[in-house]
Amino acid sequence: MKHESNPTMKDVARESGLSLATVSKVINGLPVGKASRKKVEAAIDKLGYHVNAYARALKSSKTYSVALVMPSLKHPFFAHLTDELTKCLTRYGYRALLMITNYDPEAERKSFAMVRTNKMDGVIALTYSPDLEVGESIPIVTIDRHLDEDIPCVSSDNFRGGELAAKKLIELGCKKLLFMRITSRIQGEPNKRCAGFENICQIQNVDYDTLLLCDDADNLEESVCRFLEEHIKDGYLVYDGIFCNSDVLASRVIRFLNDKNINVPDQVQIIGYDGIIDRFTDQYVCSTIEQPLAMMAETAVTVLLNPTETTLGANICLPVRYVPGGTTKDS
Amino acid sequence: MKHESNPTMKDVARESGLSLATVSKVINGLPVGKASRKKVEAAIDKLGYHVNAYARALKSSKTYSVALVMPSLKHPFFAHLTDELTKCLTRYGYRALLMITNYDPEAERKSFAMVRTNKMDGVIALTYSPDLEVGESIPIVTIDRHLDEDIPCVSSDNFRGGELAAKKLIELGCKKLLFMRITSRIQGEPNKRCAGFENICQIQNVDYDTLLLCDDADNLEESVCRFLEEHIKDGYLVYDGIFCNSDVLASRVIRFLNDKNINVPDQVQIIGYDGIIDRFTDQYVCSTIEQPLAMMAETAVTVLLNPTETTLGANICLPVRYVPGGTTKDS
DNA sequence: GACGTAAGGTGAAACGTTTAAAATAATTTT
DNA sequence: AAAATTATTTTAAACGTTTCACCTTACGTC
Repeated sequence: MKHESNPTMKDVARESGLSLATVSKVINGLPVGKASRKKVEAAIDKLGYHVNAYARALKSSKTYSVALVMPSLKHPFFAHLTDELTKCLTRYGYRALLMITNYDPEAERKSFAMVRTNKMDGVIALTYSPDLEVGESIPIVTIDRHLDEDIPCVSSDNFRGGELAAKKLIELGCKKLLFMRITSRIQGEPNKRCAGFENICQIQNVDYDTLLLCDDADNLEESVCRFLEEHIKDGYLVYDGIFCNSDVLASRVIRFLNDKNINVPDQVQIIGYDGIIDRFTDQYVCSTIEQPLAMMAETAVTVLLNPTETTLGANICLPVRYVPGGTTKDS
Repeated sequence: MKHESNPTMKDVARESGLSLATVSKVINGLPVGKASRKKVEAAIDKLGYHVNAYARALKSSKTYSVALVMPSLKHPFFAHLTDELTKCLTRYGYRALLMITNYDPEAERKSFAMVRTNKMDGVIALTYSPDLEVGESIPIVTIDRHLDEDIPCVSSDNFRGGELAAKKLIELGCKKLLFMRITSRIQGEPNKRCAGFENICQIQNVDYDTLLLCDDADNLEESVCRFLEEHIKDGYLVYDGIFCNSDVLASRVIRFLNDKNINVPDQVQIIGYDGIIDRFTDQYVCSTIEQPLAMMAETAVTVLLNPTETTLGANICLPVRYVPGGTTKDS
């Protein structure tokens, strides 16, 4: 009677006096005689048997695991998204393998390689490399970035988000708008926010500028400040409404304006993007365009697990909404 | 020439004209004749072969994967910790399987079951259930909670953290201190913060109270406010120094005091615990006792992967430090 | 030149499942 | 009661590795 190593199906078969195949059927819920089922179940209980996922995966080439490729969990948007994705996968009986790339193309490449090695059932990726080679037959869903013609991409409705922000700022009385974003090497979905914003400004004939910041993290702070500094005339910022590409960026801008004693929202109104709730205060960090995080996770997972003609290569835009958060006059 | 399915070692063997065993040796870096090695490598390249992790795991019962059992990623402490743990595991050649439990004992139990099913090489867990049954032979490391005599636990030096906070508040002139924490059903390491705090107060003979809040999330906000409300006399809080069990709690307290026009830090000084940097402002959220997150992750991983006599059941406390963050008079 | 000895290679049996096809048992039908 | 049908169970061959025990070589030795 071996006791140290885990019991296998063979042990269960011996214990219950039935064959391996019958045991397998019981475990997989396939039709089996009532008496046999009872016996097998009793044996499983007695032995404390647990199916070996690796053996099963090897035989059936179904691993029930999905890779989550994320740049970082230090940014709340990624953390919240990963939280939702993981819970969603668990709900569907899948395991989540987490890979943190730190925005590093080499790490992203390695992650994709590992996905192949592990014969995973799929990948949900938020990547930054401009030239990612995707493995052959493994289903992929990307977030916020349309990688390839055959790969579905889930994102919030960035264009509409840009429109909403511009509309709201104009509605609240702004006369000269600014759109600030961080340039990125890749052509991702979030870039459409700018187009939406510009679209409304042009239609409504409102004066606006757009600022593209270099995405070198070290200089970001400095770039933001220098630009704003240069656009202060007589203690007033020349813009009275700013739409920032993310809540993080908005926060930096707000901090800068506070330091300069420029009042938000009285002198300048600010709208961010993401809709992250700050865990420290349980409030929105600023007025913002909120992305439907849970819905995006649910969609990414279901599209990954049930690919159809329709979803193949589709660009799935989920609805956004504007929420006031103290940095606009409507809050 | 099959093309659709992935090539196997057998294909490589055929291509290189060598045996399966030799191919295996090349792949695993075992001694093999120079010429053969070259041939095999060429074949691998040509075929684009990748080892099948599941077959390997089945045979060698080494899975190179570790489960990360976390309550949530919406709290920055957990998110940052998970970020560090995942990167650390990757560095050591391990994969991280993420499980989010939502503080639910049933989910925690299921996670542990899955760990057994997947024959994983180990678990790093931050759990809340009072009575977790741990699987037999699988290595576990817990964080912030000593589960069992045989299981090492990694935490920050909570006792010392409590002492540091009390010392600092007293040094900064506080006369009547308060320690606020959320009760938890389990006896975790963080509970020692209170003991450390009380220890210093008693030694230095300073007046203090401790408040235990019910950990029912819905009422938390209310409980905090009610308690503070009751302790305001003539527009002044009866305490002039508060040590909060976490930065999150500290933030709520600060918000409440702001609303009541009680100045922080002039009238009340506040110290939190964790040392999370807010991504929105890139600053500490309050004066706080900082936990060495990266070090905790590194330690948890190395202890998990290289268990020794010494680490078995050890309680590993890593050093904390006090950092000013605007809510004490030294900032 | 026969021999011992490494060093390099190979064959084949696992690892713990799934699953088709075959065998057996139980039930109906005539 | 035998034949036909159906329900249930079993046999055995995979899945893609690793690894142990064994077989070849080739080479230096006496």
